[in-house]
Amino acid sequence: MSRAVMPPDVVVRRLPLYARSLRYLLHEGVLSVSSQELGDRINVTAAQIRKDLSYFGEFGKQGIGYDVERLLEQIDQILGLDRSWAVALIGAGQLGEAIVRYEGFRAQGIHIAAVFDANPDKVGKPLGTIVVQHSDSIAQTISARGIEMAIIAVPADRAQGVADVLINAGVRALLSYAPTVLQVPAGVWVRYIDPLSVLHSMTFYLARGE
Amino acid sequence: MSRAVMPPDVVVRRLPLYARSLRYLLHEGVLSVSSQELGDRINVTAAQIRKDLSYFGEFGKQGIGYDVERLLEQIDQILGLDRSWAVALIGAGQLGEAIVRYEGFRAQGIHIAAVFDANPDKVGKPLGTIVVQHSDSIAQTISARGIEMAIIAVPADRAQGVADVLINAGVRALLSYAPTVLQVPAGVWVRYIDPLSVLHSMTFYLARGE
DNA sequence: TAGATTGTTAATCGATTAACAATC
DNA sequence: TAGATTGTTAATCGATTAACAATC
Repeated sequence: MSRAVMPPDVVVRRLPLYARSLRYLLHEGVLSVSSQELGDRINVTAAQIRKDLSYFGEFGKQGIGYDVERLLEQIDQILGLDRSWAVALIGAGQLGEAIVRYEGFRAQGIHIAAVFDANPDKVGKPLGTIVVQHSDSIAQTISARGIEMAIIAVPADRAQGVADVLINAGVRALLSYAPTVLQVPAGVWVRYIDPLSVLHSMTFYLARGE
Repeated sequence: MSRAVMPPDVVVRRLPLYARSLRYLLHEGVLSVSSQELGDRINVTAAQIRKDLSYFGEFGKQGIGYDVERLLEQIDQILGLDRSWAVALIGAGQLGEAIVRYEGFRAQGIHIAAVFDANPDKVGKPLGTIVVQHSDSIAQTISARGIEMAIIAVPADRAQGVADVLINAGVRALLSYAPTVLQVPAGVWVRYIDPLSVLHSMTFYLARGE
């Protein structure tokens, strides 16, 4: 369990799923869980869970399994969720509004700290509990407040420009809802939410009767 | 290029990205593109694009590249996007509303054909251009209209129940926004939109300074 | 023709799974 | 103690990349 080895990204992406499932188990009052039981819940093999966790340390007990509360705490800590991260939202349209109001985002380690839009009609008005600022002030606000994460919810043709400004201001992780691939320098993380592509990859199978 | 070999799912998932990039190229008036040029746009290697396409046939010309319009047509056809797919949306809350109104969904091969909600206050009222039906009528409507795809936008604790009803009524592809892993029988496709997990997998890197 | 780029094969790389000694 | 389950190693599987003959 040499903690020096950087875990593959595919492993890091699974950790939040483990954490979520453990959170449900905790709510259900389950105290202990085996890799097999946890795997059954989220359709992952027991071996994979144990292997994944082994990148970060030893968390279980032979013959017993894992203490739900303790493992959850450990994973949250590994993911950096023992603190809260300020996230900027760019785009206060229909989508941005849904994101702000979506309660899920108010949970675990994430909070939307600033909202920006280029439309003067939106600027100065509250979206949920946050007053929308003009996009011209992105750089200044992000820098001043040391915000490191941002959600991009602007049209595709504006996404790259917004990303450039954000990165320049110090943002190091982007979640983009815009249907375009962003070019970013090394050291900046980008992930996409792309429901249309996901649907399109399923029509493939339906079109040929599975 | 034996078309008999089923392409890996990871390849199928990339096809929509190729199609989208080609669509942008088409709008830009670009007539021909090489695997290298296409790859540069979407951060994929040229070899991967050529290999991916080879699962489905031969679409390029040596020394030249690919005809943008023709390749786009071919990929759309492979993905089953030469027709339009009726999709049911379950959940007419904040999220469901954003999904209905999101113009992206009105494009390429997908249209939302029915919306359901369990809240009597929402039933009978229009969401965008569609009148919300009660969740009790999911099975009947889906069966009667032969709908094969559905988007789940209900709270986590209702998602599995909704999935069960949908699958029973003949749905074979689910896109779920609910933060829970669904159990489905073989032959049913499920994909997830999970922005919170995505953010959580990036805090991992930020927390340790990349 | 010379230059460019495909489609495909083989080599490499990486991720998943199986197996089992250690041990609770 | 006997049974269960971990953490880890080795084997397997699958995906990506490199290389190049074919050919436009």
